Amino acid sequence: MKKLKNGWVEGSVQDFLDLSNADVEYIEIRLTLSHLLKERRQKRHLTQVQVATRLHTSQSRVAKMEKGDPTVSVDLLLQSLFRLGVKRKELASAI
Amino acid sequence: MKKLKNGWVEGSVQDFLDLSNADVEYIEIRLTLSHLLKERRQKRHLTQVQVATRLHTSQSRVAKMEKGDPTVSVDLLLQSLFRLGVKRKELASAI
DNA sequence: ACAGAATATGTCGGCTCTGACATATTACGG
DNA sequence: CCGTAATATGTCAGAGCCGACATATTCTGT
Repeated sequence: MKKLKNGWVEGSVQDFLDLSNADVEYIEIRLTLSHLLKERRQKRHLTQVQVATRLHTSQSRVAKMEKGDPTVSVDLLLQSLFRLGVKRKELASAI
Repeated sequence: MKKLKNGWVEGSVQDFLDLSNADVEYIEIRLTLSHLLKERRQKRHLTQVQVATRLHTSQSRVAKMEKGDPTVSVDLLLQSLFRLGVKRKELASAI
């Protein structure tokens, strides 16, 4: 929040852009995790039902996770990925 | 979920361990993000109140974010980090 | 030692996410 | 084609997260 000489506060515009960008980045990361989950499942030749059982959840929620449905949190995605054996390194390189 | 010859299903123990590990990894990543947030704020010489204003939230929630309080979601942490200008690369290297 | 600033902790009503279930749509072997 | 497995979509009650506020604790300069 640096100040400028002309009285404007740098960042009023910049922050606006940052906010938009922030939202975009957040959504992108959600989708990245979603795709990683789907990819992981398919590589292992598992059905959504099988994964759902492993994760103690339902097939419909797995479908929503893989689709990046807005009712799915990053928390759920991360926990699911870890439970499917994804490691932090893989996560980092996917991000 | 590979099968073994002796009838045991490999993974009953392995999965148990994986679940524990998954939980640990999930918690660790939460803490990593928490610390990143705090670090970011301090490097910029901002108070929690100032950050709270920027994020359109309250000081108490910022405090909880930085402490890794269990009522704080990874979603909120990520959105906050992005709004404070953290980029995906930085995130990736922090993870 | 004190005052004020900064940070931490507790609580709560409202809103969001969750697993579960029902049902619809799509994919695929025969 | 047709049956069936796989995936997708809609809905809901309960659980968990949210911002906000009050209050407590810790930190800092004097």
